[in-house]
Amino acid sequence: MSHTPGIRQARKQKTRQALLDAALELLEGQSLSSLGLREVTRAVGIAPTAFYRHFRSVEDLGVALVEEALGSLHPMIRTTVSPAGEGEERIARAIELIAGHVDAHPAHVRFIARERHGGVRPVREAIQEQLARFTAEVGEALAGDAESAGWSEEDLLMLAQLYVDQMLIVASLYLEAPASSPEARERVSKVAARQLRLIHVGRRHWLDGTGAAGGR
Amino acid sequence: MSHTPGIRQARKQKTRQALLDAALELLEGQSLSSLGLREVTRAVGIAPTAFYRHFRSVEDLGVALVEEALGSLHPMIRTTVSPAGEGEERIARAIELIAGHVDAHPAHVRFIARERHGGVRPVREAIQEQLARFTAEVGEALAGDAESAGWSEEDLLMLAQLYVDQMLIVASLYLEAPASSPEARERVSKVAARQLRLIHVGRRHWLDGTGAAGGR
DNA sequence: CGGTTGCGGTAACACTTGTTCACTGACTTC
DNA sequence: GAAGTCAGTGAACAAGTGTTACCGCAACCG
Repeated sequence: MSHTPGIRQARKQKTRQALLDAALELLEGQSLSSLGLREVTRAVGIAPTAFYRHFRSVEDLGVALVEEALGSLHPMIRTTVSPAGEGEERIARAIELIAGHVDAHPAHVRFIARERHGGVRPVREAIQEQLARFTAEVGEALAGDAESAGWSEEDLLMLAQLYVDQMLIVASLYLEAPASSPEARERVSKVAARQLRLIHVGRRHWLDGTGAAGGR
Repeated sequence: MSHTPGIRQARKQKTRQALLDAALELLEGQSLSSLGLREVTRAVGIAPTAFYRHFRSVEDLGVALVEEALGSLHPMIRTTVSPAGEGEERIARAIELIAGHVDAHPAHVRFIARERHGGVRPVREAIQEQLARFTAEVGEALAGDAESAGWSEEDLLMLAQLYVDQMLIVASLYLEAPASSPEARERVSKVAARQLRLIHVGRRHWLDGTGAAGGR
């Protein structure tokens, strides 16, 4: 009926999203710690003071950006790391996934890579928290894998951490590769595949000297 | 021959160094792209305009900082990676080296980790260049290693890259570990050692399936 | 319908910023 | 010892910054 609890909140969400988008674009050429509140509102086309209706500060906006960039990635991870398959094939799939994600959301990836060690504490911590969740999830996924039989919890987590860090490295390599040059991207893919393969080989022989005769 | 060795140039170098030191300290809490020229001169205690006698801009100072932080590290790498020894021992030595370096120059390490993907292009490129030199050097060191017999140039470089990236990851982990808590540092050391060990295992079995019977 | 909520706008505040210019005065050179 | 170099000064500039208080007006609720 006449009850429309939506139209107002919808407008608010819209300009909030506009702020996030504008900030993300501005952040392609600078770090968050130098991004100005006025700069963002100017890009959106609203008054500086309207900013406070959505975020307490630029830091706050940064934390929201972290959520936007990384929050929706968890299911993606689970559904890609979990399914079994021949090692080589899983590697190719993971790399393809990363490349596709960087292509689809380059600004988000750049933002994360930049602010992971950046100058704004709350943002840094938000990223670390999300990455910690990733490693935990990857660790769980690895635990349910046949090749992880006999692995200690500790070792599984260190391997997961290795994988997560490697993901980020590969993603930022794709960022640096000029988007126009397919051969540069191909080079990145090749090196990344080899590195993952080497890690995989290490994983297969990890328990070799511990008395446990490696299965099959 | 010149008459005076240069009490004047010495003074200049001194304030130049003071500028670098002050900037580095200020950069512990923010990124380079938000560091102001006046902020630095204020910290040193000189007039803002005097800054231009030493650097064209803050970017320029940043590039100089990269040189200061990474330039002197090349010999250190060579003398630590090259000498042979049992795998486990080399790993321990490498980790100890990194931990010691982070302890001795935390601000430098933080600066590099932060600006590696930071918002200032010339600085980013200067860092990438130095890191590329590192990988090349590590690659050469690896080439002269008995365990690298039969390895292609390409594979050696990808392994070197893996090691260099791992170094940086470990360094930044030490940074994040509270300096006051030895058990946190110990945890970092343990995980780092395991990761390097896993990479090492992968390295030993890298050529297993290629027909070359990797025997000693 | 009348009253309240709340997004966005305007004006102003007290600073801070990079850069210029002409200058001083200790060191350097002839 | 005179002449010149040049690190550092001080004032002034045109912008830029975050933040406050207040207003208007459309959307909401009873």
